[in-house]
Amino acid sequence: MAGVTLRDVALTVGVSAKTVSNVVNGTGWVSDEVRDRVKEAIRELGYRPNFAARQLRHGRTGLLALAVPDLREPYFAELAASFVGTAQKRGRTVLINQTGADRDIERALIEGEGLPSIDALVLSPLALTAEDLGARRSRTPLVLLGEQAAVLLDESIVHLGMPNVTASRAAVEHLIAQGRRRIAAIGIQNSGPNASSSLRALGYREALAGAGIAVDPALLREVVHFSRAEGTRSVEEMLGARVEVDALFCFNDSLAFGALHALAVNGIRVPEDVAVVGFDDIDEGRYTVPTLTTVGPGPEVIADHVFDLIDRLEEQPIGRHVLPHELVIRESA
Amino acid sequence: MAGVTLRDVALTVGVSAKTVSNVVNGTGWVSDEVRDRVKEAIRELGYRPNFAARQLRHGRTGLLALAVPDLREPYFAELAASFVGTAQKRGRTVLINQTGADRDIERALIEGEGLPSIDALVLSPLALTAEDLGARRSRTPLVLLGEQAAVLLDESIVHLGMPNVTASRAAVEHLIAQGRRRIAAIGIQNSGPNASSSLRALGYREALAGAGIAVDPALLREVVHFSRAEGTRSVEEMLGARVEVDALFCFNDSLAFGALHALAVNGIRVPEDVAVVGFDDIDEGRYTVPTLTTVGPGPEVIADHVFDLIDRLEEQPIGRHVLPHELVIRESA
DNA sequence: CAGGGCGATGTCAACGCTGACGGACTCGGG
DNA sequence: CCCGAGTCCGTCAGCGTTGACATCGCCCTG
Repeated sequence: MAGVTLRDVALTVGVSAKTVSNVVNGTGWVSDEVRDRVKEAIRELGYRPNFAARQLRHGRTGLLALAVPDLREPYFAELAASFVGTAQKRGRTVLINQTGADRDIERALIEGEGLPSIDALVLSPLALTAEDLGARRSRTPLVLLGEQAAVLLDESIVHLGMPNVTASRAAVEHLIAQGRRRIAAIGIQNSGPNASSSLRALGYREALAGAGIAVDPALLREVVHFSRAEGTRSVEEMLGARVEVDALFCFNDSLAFGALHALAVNGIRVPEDVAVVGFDDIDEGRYTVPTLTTVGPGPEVIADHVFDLIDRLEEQPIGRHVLPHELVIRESA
Repeated sequence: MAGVTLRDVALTVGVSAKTVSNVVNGTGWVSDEVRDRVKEAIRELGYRPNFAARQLRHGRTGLLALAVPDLREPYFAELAASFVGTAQKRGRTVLINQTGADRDIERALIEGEGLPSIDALVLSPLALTAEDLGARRSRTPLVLLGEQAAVLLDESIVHLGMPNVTASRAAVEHLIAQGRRRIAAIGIQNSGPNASSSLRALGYREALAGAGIAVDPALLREVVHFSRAEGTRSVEEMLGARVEVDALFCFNDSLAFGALHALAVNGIRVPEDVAVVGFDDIDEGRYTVPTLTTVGPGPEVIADHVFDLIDRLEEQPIGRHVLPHELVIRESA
C-alpha cells in the first residue's frame, strides 16, 4: 500500500538500496553529499520503511499485547491508558485485547492465536488455570498480572503480583491510627484463597488483629462485582440495617466511589462521620468530593514496572515480582 | 523466536512447504491423508504462522489502529472496548494510541510515524487542522471520528460524524413532550461552531424553538470538561443560584452522572422533580440509580459501522457519513 | 487408445529489508 | 612505488510465506 520502497528511493537518487538503508538506519559509511540527496528523495517520495519487512529480517516487532478482562472497567481502562502512554514514550506500540474473563479466550491468547507476532504478552488473567499454563506451547514472553495465576510452570513466564495483603493492612492501619474502630470491609467475595478479594480481606483482618480489634461479621460486606453500583448498594444496606460504622475500607476505588455517593446522599460527612479508603489509586480519585484516600501501586507504576521487565527479558526477570505498596492520603481519610 | 516454520513442518511430514501452506490456509487441493499428517505435525511441532512474512507477501496486516485522546475518559474507554470486541469477532486486532489532544502526536499518527503497517487508522481528532490533513503523505486509509475535522482534503479520508444536532434535538423534544419547560443545557463550551458542544447546543435551541420556548441564559451551563465532576459542579451552582429547573439535557453521559449525583445529594427526585437526559449511550448508564435516559449512537454502533467502512474500503466509502441517532429511554426521563 | 479434465503436489520467485562481505578509491608512510 | 588503513558504496542472500504456474498420474469420454 505504502508503495514507495527503498529501491524506489535508490533508483531516483542513483545509488543502491543498501545505501539508502544505511542512511535510514545510520549504519555504515555514507558521504554527506549522498546522505543529503537520499534524505531529500525520501522526503520527496514520502518513503516510509516497511515494518513487516524489517521485522521479518530481525525478529523484533516493538509490539506488545495487553489483555484485560474489560476496558469498560475504570481500573483496566486506566491500566491500559498507562500502558499505552508508557509505550509511546518508550517507542513501542500496544495492542489490546479483551478476555471477558473467558477461559478459552485467555487460553488462545497465551498461545498467541490470532495475534500478530509480538515481543511480549501482558495478561491480567481471571479464568486461566495452572494446567493451561503448563500446556502452553508458545514461547512468547508472558507477563501475568495479579493473583489469579500464582502458579508458575513455564520458564518463560513472569508474574507481577500486587501487594494485596500488605497494602490492605497499611490502609486499615491508617484508619485505625485515626481512632476508627468500626471499620467495614467492602468487597468480600466467595472466591479462592488466592483471589484479590481474599488477600485484601486478609490484610484487613491482620490490621484489626494487630490493634486488638475483633472482626464484626456485620462489617464484612459481600459484593458481586468491584463496581460503583455495588459500592453504593453495600453502603445503603449497611445504613438500612443500622450497622454502626466509622470507616470503610473498600477493596477497590470503584467500590469506594459508589460508597462515597451513598454516604453523600444520606447526608453522612466524609471523613468526619465516616472515613473512606479505596484500593488501586486510579486517577478519578483525585476529582471526587471529597478526594479519595487509597493505596497503590497505581496503574502508572505497574505499567512502568512491566516495561522495565520486558526490556530486561533476556536476562533475569523470570519468576515472581511484587511491587511495593504506597498509601495515598487525600481528603476522605 | 517462534522458530518453527512451514519448511520445518514440511520436512518432518515429507511434503513441500507449499502443501503445508495449503493446509494452513485451506487453499488448493490436499488429500485428506496428507492433510491429517500435516495437521498432526503442526500440532506436534507447535507451528505458528509468521505474521510478518504473511503480511510482507500480501499487503494486509489485519491490524487496525485506534487513536483517542485519553482512555481514562469513560466514553473513549467504551469506544475502545467496543472496537476491541468487534475486532476480535471479526478476526482483526486493534492497536491503541493516545493523543492527549496533542497536535504533534495527531499529526505523527496520520503519517503513520512510529506505527507498524496497519490496514487503517481510526482517529478521534481534537487538535488536527485542515492543513495537517492536506499535508498528509501517508496513503493508509484514515477514518476520522467526530466533528473536529469536518474538512476533507485527502481522497483517502473517511469521515464518520455523529448526529449531534438531530440527536440533541430528539433528546430535548423528548423532555418537552413530557411537559418540561425549564430545561437546562449542561455542557456549553466556548469552542468553534463545528465543535460537539456547539452542535449539541444548536440541537437544544432548535428543539426549544420548535416548541415556542424561549432560551433562558440562566439555564445554559458552561463546563470545562465533559466530566462527572463538572456535571456535579454545574448542578450545584444552579441550585445555589436558585434557578428554576425541571429537566437537564447533559451534553454527555459523564456530565449526566455527575448531575444525578448532585441531585441525589440535594434530595431532588429524578425524574419526578427533574428529568435528566445524557448523550453517548455509554454502558454505565444502565447501572446508575435511576438508570439514565440518553441518546446515541452508542460506542457499539459506532465501532460496528467503522468496521463495515473498513471492510469496504476499496470500494466506495470515501467521504462523510453520519450515523442515525437513537433515543434510549430509561428511568431518568 | 488418444485426448481432455481433474486431483494432488511441487517449483519458483517475490514481498522489502538488512547483515555479511567484497570491491574500489584515497591518502600517507615507509 | 608499494602497501595498509580508512572511506564509501555495492552485491548477494535470505528472513517465512504464498501466488502463478508447472508437473504428474489418474479416470473418463469418444
